[in-house]
Amino acid sequence: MIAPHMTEPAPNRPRMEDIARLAGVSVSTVSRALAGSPRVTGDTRERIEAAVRQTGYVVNQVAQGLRLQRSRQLLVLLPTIANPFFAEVVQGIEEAAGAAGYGVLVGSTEGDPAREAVLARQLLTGVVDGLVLLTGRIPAGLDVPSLAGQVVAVSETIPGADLPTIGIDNAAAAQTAVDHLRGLGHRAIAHIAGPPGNVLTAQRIEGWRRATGTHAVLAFGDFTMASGEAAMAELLAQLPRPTAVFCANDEMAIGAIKAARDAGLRVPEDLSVIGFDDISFAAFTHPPLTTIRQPRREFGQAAVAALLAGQAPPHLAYTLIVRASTAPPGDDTH
Amino acid sequence: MIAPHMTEPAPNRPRMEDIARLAGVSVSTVSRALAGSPRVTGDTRERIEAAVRQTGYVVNQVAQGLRLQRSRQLLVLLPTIANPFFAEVVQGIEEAAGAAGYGVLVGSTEGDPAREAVLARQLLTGVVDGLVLLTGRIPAGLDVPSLAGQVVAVSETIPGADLPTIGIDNAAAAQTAVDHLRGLGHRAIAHIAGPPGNVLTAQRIEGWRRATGTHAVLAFGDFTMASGEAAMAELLAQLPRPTAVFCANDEMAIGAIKAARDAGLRVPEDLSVIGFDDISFAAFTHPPLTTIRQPRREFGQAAVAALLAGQAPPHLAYTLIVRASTAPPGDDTH
DNA sequence: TTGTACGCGTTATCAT
DNA sequence: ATGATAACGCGTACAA
Repeated sequence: MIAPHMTEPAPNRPRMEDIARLAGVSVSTVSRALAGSPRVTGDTRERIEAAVRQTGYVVNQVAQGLRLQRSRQLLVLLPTIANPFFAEVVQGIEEAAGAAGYGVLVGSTEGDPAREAVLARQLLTGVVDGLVLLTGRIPAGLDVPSLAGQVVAVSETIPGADLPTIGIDNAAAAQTAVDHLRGLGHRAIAHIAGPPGNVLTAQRIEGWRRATGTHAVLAFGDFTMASGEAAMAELLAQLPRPTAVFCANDEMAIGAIKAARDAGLRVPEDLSVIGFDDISFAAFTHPPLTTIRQPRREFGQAAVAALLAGQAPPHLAYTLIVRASTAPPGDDTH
Repeated sequence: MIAPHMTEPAPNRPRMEDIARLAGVSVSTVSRALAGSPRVTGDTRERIEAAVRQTGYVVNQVAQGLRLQRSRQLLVLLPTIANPFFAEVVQGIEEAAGAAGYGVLVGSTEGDPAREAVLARQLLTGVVDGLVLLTGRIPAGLDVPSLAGQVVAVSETIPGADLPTIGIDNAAAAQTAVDHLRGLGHRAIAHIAGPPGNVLTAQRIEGWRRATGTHAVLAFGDFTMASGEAAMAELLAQLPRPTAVFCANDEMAIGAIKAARDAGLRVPEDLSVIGFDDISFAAFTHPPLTTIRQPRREFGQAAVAALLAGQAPPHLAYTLIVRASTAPPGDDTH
């Protein structure tokens, strides 16, 4: 089946000039009327509004953007739309931006630096007024110092970049997670970390080390469920076997639980598992996942505040959410 | 902390005129050189390229868009970025669009018609060249007939709209799911449907009915895990209790499994559960979820093909993925 | 209160 | 091979 398609010339849309002719006024009057200027008479305004309704006219945002040198659009850059962690951050951004009269567009980079650069160019180029980075790094070709106030980082601090950054104290949160396990009596507490080189990875390892000492064992994943499963299998092969594991995000924790079960272990009786983020799926695992909640919606709201008002808050508050995947070691009362 | 922010005037970016002056040529020549025209001498071209590197110049896409009357951007509209189902569709779109030289922006509508309308206006207004609708409805203010070839629907057919549509045969797929349960020996097969009024809901109910007859029981959810949990609790209160349940998506199936377990039932020994979509979490539930896989990446690719070439394929192929959440009724061998 | 004229940054046409 | 000029659609300073 062949149909008309996008590459054909678009039908001619009405311009402001058409409205002006229909209403019997000049384009400047139409422009003023549409902008809500008080300097336009009841009668003239009504004729203009009638013409707009009749034609279905909407202003051309491209021309308007060129003239005003701003678009009232924000662009959110994230590594992958597939990670539910980002969803609620975006919702927070949309709420706050919408309230301030800004639209929100999302760009998924799939970890591809080239795609990042192309999307970031949208900022340089006037398509969007501000950029929210959830990617943990500065897109190539972006000169941050000269873009002060137009870019903000969320969740991950970007090393070496002097950017307003929204997030929690990741090391402290990791320490809180491990302290919860220690409070239950665990001493052999392993860690499934994010990918090496990632800032969050380092911060969460740091907190885990502070709470456990240096003799505990560690495996690296890449924040996916499959990588968590593989890392857990690896840890279980080591002796002495850990009685608890702290995972750097919930998805890896979900993978870890699967690996433990496949190895014949019960969670939490034989192995306690704690995650990080509190994504929506965490409450529906079996057993439900103990985790650290990040205030994702607030992340988004704070990011917009930083962009619009230059207000960068200190660390936001995290919360330990205790569910059923953690218990004292060797606990058979479950 | 107060810092410079977005609402302040942006620093002046270099324009094509600046490059022209630096290279000692006219703007037309710069434009041609940047467009890769063969009509530009080696020496001139080199001076221009040097000036571009030196200044970090990038073309202003807004001005370019105004002049060319196209942006080489696609906009994907989806109900919520929080549903992992959409993620892989977007990835497919990005792949295919990128290969054709188009960028992809995503707009999350949060089910809000006003937000839908605002985002859709981006199309009318020249900010994007094409629109991919994953929302199951036409945004207000969009006159589809006049936009033929610029809009395509994915996953859900939009009733009454003559749009190219990408998706599977949902009724047939639902029937396949239920037939799998019947093949295992189940006869009391309940259904947890999507929200009433939704097209997918109707199509999947239709397939379920075709396979079960009309006497089976039904509960409605809204595609969230919590709604699946509530619906399952509702179904379990009825007599005779179903031995299997077909859920209209994986997230409701995950909720259903939780409700069953909380009611003291074992899955699949006491209750078989089958989902729909095969989101990434489906392989990591306990037990792993039997489901219908939709070729989401192909959805995205096909959507771009429809936009760029006017090619709308017939239904795409779905696959039954058998995991461990389904078994013969009363099966205690697991 | 309303209209005229210019400029936002780019590309295409035409002339050289 | 390169330059001058008009036009894309809109907002606003200025004039009336």
